[in-house]
Amino acid sequence: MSGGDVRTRIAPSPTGDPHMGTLYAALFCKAFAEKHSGTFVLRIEDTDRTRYVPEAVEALHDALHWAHLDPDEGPLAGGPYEPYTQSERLPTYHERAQRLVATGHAYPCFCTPERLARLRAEQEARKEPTRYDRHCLYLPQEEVQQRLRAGEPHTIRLRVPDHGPVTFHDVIRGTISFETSVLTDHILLKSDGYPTSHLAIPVDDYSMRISHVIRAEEWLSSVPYYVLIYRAFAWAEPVFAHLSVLRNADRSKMSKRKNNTSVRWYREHGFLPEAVLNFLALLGWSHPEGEEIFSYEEFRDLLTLERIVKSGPIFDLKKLEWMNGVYIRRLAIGELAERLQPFLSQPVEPEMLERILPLVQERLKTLGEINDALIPFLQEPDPACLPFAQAIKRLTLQDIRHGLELLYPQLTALGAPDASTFEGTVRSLAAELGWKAGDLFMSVRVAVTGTSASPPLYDFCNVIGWSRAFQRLRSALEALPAR
RNA sequence: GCCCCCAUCGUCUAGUGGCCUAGGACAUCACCCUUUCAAGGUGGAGAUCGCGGGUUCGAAUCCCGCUGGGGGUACCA
Repeated sequence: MSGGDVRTRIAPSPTGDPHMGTLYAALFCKAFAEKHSGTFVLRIEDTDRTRYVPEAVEALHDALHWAHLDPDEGPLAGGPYEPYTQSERLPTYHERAQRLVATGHAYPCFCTPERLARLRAEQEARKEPTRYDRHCLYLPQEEVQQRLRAGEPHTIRLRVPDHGPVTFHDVIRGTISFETSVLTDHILLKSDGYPTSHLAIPVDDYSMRISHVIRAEEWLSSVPYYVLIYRAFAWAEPVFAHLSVLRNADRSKMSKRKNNTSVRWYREHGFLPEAVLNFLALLGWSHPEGEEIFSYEEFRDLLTLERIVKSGPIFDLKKLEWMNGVYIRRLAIGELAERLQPFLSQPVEPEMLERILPLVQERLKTLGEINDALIPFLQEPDPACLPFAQAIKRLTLQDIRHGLELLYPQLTALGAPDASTFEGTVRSLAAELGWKAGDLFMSVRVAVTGTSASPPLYDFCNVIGWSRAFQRLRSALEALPAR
């Protein structure tokens, strides 16, 4: 295949928050186009007036930009096949629809939605396939012309051939065939003048010279209709590649009710776009060397349609979290600090932040977790509610106070101790008291950090400053009951 | 109901006729490291390769049937 001619696209509908499935398709489309020095196109399918949400277009651009999946051509980027928004392409669809009518591949239909609903209900009741009964195909020509002239509301329907299979090839799934007898005369042009996707998709894909239609499997059963239209116009068909759909834990199609489907959710919780992309890539494709952590560039270079998986993967948030942690740990401190900025619920001195981050970096699964991680560093713990009892089961609160009372003067005498002196002091006092060293360390930890799970104690004190640490120790032990 | 797609550990997958008494990762468990948590290291458990028939000297891998799951079935995309 000649490389420069590859053109892929995503064609989302602006109906709400950008969906992870859209990002998933965008990733494969963009990577595939880029690999072949081709072009990745964004086209907005806003032909359903009832579901249209104006802000959704901007949200979509934001989501793609966040993920570094900006389209090469699209409503914002422009391009040689403008416009890229379907509502602005109406004349094209009308012209194409008229042409299909003129060549006998389509026909006007005057049936009301009510009649169609009734028809469908009857067919369902009889457990028959729900298909249009072609009532308007058999109308006398004179009547059709007259009703058209009278301006009667109507749609344009595809005239599916009476016999024979519609066969096409999908790179991922092989040869797929539908009998025309199970197809229906789908509406191509709605009575409001807008096209349905059955018309708009093949017309636009052809007009925009899309070479590879890479998108989710949920579209597979519409392909025969596109193929029929391609053939009616004698257009060369694009290569089809249907990705499996992302699933919920119960294996149903990934949905809002059962999952976080919105790209925004992941962004706002502090998932790194590179981790999200890596994860999505791994869901639909496998690395030839079995690698799991790889960059977008590596994915793009290694991507072949043949290695795309056929079965529908369950979206496993746990694995994404793990992967996100891997990416966070790989960040240089300076960059981590920068990436954390939008997530900070309170301002932190840059210098302080850079001292804290080495201690919390490996404990973060998402950037959003930073605020909880910061609390021990920035906020004085409340001496009245320190978890001594839960953290140290072997000792009474009175014992703990006693131990800390003895430790306090020894520690303060040291000023700002070095690591081994600090450790030695705590250990020898623990030995004197007949305690396990860990219990004394834990007592100090709870007193100074306010929690039983913290970064390494010595480093922690160093970061917050020893005098502050000693103050916390003092307040904590004074709040403990004396013997 | 009808049509299409899919089917390997709980989850994501490797595997394209013999290298598979099925490999890796997440999750899980144990141990190691260790003053806690995390990270890291080691090890364990976990899949009669959905079931049944073929083809073949030999099948997770090829064929057929079944079952299961998913998607579609709109004047939605």
